Amino acid sequence: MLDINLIREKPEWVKAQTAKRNTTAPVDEILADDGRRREIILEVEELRRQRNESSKQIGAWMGSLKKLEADLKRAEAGQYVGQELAALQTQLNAMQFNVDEAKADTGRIGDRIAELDEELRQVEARLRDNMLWVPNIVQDSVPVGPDESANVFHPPQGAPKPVFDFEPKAHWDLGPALDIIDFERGVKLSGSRFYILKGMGARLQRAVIQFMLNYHLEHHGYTEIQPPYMVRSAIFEGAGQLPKFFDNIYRDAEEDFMWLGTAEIALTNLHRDEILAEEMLPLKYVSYTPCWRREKMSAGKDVRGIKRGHEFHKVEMYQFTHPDKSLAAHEEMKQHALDICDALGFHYRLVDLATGDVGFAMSKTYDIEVWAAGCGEWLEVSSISNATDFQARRANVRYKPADGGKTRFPHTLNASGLALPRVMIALIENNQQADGSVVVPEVLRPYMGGVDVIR
RNA sequence: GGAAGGGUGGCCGAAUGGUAAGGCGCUCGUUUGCUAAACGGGUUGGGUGAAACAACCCAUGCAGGUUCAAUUCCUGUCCCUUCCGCCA
Repeated sequence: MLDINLIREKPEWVKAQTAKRNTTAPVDEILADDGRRREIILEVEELRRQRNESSKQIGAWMGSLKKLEADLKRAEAGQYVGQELAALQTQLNAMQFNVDEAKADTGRIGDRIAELDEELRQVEARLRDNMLWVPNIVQDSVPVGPDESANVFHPPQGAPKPVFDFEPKAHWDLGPALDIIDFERGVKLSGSRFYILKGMGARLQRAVIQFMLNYHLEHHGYTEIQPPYMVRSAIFEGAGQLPKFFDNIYRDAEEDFMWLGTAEIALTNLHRDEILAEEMLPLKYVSYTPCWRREKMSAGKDVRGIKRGHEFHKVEMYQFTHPDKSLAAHEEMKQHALDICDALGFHYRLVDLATGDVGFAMSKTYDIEVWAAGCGEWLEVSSISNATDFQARRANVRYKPADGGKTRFPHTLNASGLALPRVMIALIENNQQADGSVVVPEVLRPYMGGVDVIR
């Protein structure tokens, strides 16, 4: 969610920024509702003030009234003469009248407040709803273009492109042949887009997970988090996944649980509704989780092999940073992901996503694609994004500046580090030998009990 | 799954319908050979407003309701604790 002040102060600029994403946002509606909202608040607060005052007065009168009643009772018991009794009765009547009048008046104020509150509720609901449709502002360094066709591809880097003196096979042939991927039994258990990793295949994936986690912990200074894999729907809202991606989320039919589509959802909300001390920043988390996605938007796409499943595994990096530090942190996280690619010996390329392709909540995104020699594709293994304060505002994560100023929103960044199925594809396809065996990269062997070749 | 109790500031904790005590911690000041102590002040978040300071409004887990007025009464809901049952 954007800062409403930005829209108030620079509506035309926000519209222009949104247009760069090849989309539109209801800026004018927001301005109108925001203005009306402030009018109502002004009036309703004045009315509340009046009601508070008047209620206080009634309270005081009620006290006097009780005292008068007590006096009257004693008088009736014969302790006062008739004249005094009458005077008391008059006083009491007057007081009662005052109270009744004030109650009626104040009641009318209450009715008016209720009316205005109702309108305020409507205006604010509409305002919030519209605000949710305004995407984050993209950074100036993001290449401008309507869609992914404008993405900027950098020259390949990393290890040289693997070359073979035989025809390299795709993982969907190599895997079953080595008996490390079993597509048929995966489908038997769970249907299409499911597979089984078996034997050295299972161990290889476990090795990669361990390796990546340890690398981020030991070399990049992250703290490991094992979050719940099923969370409440409010957590998805906080991460900006709802309502937009409702159809893509697996959820429990009876209880309010949803299964993570990425660890980012849990990590964004880790400090939900908290006020952090500035000294705590940056917070750097790394998390290994399964990820579940219905893949409704990609029905019929990438159905072959293990590239795109309903369930996959991923190591995810996440940072909460000081707003002034997020640009540097973004570059740093990109390097953290690249370090893994280098360690695993990948041939890869960096992609600067164009304004039309950068995710709704993000201000800038890099993709890393690794070359898979068998299927002959560049596979997206990581997406590295700076959400600036967009997600923090939505999840209500704030920090208190050390100088004691007003609370501010930190910036949040996320990066895959990396996505397992595509890493597995690249490892299997790029390291294959003529006999169909697969060489295990050096760095993974300690996690494989020393095994150097899967055959 | 059943039963009971509970959720109030950074922490503890009072307030049974009258407009959120008190203490601890933290912080500033005064006093003071130093420290300590004492005394005094300050000490949440959001909003409206605004040059700034005020001022005002909202917030007692959350959402509604009753009332002139709700921490207090009512309804729903979330969470925590204890006991019973079941269970890897």
